[in-house]
Amino acid sequence: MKAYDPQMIEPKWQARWAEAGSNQTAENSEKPNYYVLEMFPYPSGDVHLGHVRNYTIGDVLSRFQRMRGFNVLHPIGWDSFGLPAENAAIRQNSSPATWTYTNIERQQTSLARLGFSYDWSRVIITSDVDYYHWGQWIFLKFWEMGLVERRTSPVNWCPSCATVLANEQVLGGGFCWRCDSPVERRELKQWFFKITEYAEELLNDLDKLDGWPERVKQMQANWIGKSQGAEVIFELCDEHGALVGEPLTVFTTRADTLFGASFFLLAPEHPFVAQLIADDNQAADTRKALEDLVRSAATNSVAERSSGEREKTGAFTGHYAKNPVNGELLPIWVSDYVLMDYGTGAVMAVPSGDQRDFEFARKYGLPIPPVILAPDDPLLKALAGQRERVQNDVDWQEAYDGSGVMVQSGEFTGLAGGKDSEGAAAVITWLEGQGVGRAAVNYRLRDWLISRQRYWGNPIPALYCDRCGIVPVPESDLPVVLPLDVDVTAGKGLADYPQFHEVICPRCGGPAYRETDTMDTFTCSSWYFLRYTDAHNDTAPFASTRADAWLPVDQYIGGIEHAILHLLYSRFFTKALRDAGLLGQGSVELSKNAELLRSGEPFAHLLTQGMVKLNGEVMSKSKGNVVAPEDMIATYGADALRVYILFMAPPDKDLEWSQEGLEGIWRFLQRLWRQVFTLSGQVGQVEAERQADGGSRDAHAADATGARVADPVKANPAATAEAEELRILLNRETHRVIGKVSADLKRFNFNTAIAALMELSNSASRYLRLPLDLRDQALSHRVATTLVLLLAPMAPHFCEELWDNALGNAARGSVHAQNWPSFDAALAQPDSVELAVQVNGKIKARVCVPLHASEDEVREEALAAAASILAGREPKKLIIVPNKLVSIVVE
RNA sequence: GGGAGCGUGGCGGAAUUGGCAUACGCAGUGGACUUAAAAUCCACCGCCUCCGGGCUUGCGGGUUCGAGUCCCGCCGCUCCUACCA
Repeated sequence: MKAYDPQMIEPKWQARWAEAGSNQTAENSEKPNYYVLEMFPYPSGDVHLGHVRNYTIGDVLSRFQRMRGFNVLHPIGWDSFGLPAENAAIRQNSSPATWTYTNIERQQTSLARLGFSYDWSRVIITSDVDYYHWGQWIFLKFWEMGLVERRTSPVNWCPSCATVLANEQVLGGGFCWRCDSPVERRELKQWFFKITEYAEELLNDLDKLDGWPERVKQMQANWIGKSQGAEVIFELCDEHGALVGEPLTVFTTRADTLFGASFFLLAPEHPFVAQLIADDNQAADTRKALEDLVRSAATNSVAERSSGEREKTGAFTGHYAKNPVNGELLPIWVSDYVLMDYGTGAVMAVPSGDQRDFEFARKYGLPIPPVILAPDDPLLKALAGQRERVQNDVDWQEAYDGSGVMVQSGEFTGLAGGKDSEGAAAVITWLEGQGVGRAAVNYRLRDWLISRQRYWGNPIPALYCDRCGIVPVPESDLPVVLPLDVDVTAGKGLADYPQFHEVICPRCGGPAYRETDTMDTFTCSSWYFLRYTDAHNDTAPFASTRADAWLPVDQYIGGIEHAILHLLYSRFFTKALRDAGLLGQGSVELSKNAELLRSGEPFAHLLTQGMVKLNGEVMSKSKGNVVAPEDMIATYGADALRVYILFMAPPDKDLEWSQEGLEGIWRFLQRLWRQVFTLSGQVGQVEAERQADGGSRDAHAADATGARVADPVKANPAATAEAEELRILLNRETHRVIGKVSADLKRFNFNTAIAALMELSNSASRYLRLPLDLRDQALSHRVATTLVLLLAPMAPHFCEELWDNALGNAARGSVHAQNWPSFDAALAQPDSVELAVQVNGKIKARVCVPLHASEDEVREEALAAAASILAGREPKKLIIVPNKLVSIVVE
């Protein structure tokens, strides 16, 4: 037996696995398919512990499912377009491509060194033309389907990244997801994917995702932000009530408060505001006030503008909106607390029912008529049943937005008011009858802005022709190849390369300008899981039959930071590709989750793994608190690192890094190593031979476990009986642990699975204290085999070496190709169990009874055991929980 | 403001449906082995105790024969989201 040396065995097995191609996935296996996927990495430097955790979880699952008889697809790739490559290239005076591909090579080496069982023949690199070609193809397909639009709209602009961003990429109330800079609003013409057309389906289908964490589904639902309410039309009037232009529409969730509107608000970006400023007859002071508001809204960062603490400012336009329910003329103001991209950019202000309107009204001296009163509001006594408005103000400290009774609300007075109330429904019905409004649904979700003013991305396959307008690049002209000689260090982009953008219009043959914007990197990651099923297809993004055979992904694993971004976009892509007829059409009945596939859902189960932290803080280069996986592997080996990271916390929780903990696992593996050799008979054999030689001076030396070998006394009957007892216990424990580890791995309870293996190892240690001639060699070997098989998914090299070397199974092939041990509950059951005996809820005694003892038997035993406590009192009640406890109630 | 989650020893964490709280590991203490150290092995390791026992899962109530687990109300922490009309 050699000492456990991971530096020797890990590279050895990695080389053999690679040589044998043992992780390549068969395409037409008789085994059922199982697709395990971890979110692919961005090649932004070295592999860190977060990656190790993510990919270890996926690898354990892959190996476990292979042993359980599945044909597993477990691929890897790189999400390699994006801004960090450009920034790094500028810093290092290199090119984005060089930086990217150098990092990919480094990361690939690191991942291989961790022993991950990827099908390396299916690697996808999104910046490879073989891949992004089909991203362009999908773009054209979406265009054909009417899902692509180029339009002018207020958008998020990151001044530091010098590009626009999608709404989902603006975090924390107005900061860039990449560089954390405050984001600005700009009015620009940009490319969009019309994800809002799928808003309702994206929301409803969340209910089908039973395998997703509730938290993630909730976050997506909140992001989609469905609101039921009404659209209400207000006539635009001058101060005398004469109509002066197009009517204005508002969206409200509180139609029941319509009688409480006392003014009307427009967002600074509302088209009517621009019209007012442009009006030649506009009073100079009004124009200036409006211009100031528009300018400040445009220049303030999104974060500044959306701060709730900021004092609300506004300007009166000189115009009025006529309230359709009572004909009242409401002064129209402009204020930047109204957002152009939610609802219609116009709002009816009900200061008694909305805190923002309340504050605005107080500041500008506008009336605050109460219309919804809480049942305990003192005003209710005075106003109950009051239909006409008599009270035009309140002495409240804040608005009341709860439910209550409608007052001063004409014919609706007395109805219940509130969100989704009877009163709101009645008002909506009335508005519909009058043709001045209708029930409406509004979503918070915006269309996905996908164009980026950056070089290192997938070129948008479109061009501009003076004669033909915007023209899609014909499919036959794909791919639009990204030139690699663009010098980003000189601050250049595609617009500086005429050979890229000066093209001939495919429609008219005239000169045209090719689009120089590239696509958001999230478009690349929104379908890569489909490409893995058919990674080398050069006539289509993927063959439908292949995708249908594998999708949806059975288990997806990644960080919670993608709860909205990547996971929402991927769901949208998958649904759109289904509608394009590319997915879930033909052989769906063959796939495992046919219903999900038909719904266009890409991921059946989702595990969001927690972060790896040090002293409660996220590890980062800037904080200088990074623990490098390479260093840990160099000292303890990949297997110890893998087992440690699985052991220290459940996978979805944050993990606090502990060097001592890792050393504990290192010790466990070394102990287990020696133990397996001893159990397998190899070490014991040596020891026995030595003793047979007449007993050397080493007869008392420690055997491989370090335990002293007992004197080779003649077995006496008592010792034999004890050994038999231990044999039965160890056999039972072995079967119990098979059941426990199997169940735990299915539920991703890796930490308790490892704990159970430690328990079995501890039991085996105790057994090994028996003299060699009293041990059952067959049982010992079986225990060793069980330990090695059960640990194999988590410590693959360690177990492969033991399987091959200690257990002598080289002829049976790799440990990873073996069948998972089957669990027989009967073999794990003890003969007798100890029951706790409770008297009035407190444990007072314990009794030992045979397993499955009859109720009468148990009752009798329990009463006897508790006799001194009961002291003659008659049990009022007696509850037996089989094989657990007996609860006796007296008095 | 809205939403979600969490709170168990010195620490990381266990405890399928309510059923013997603290598994497993780390740290610690004592012992064996050693000239010594390391490594290894063995044992102990929630709190209080008048040594009978009593108490203990953030705090206070409730349901139940029985609550870490379910319900109500607090306190504390974390994450997400946010002038969303």
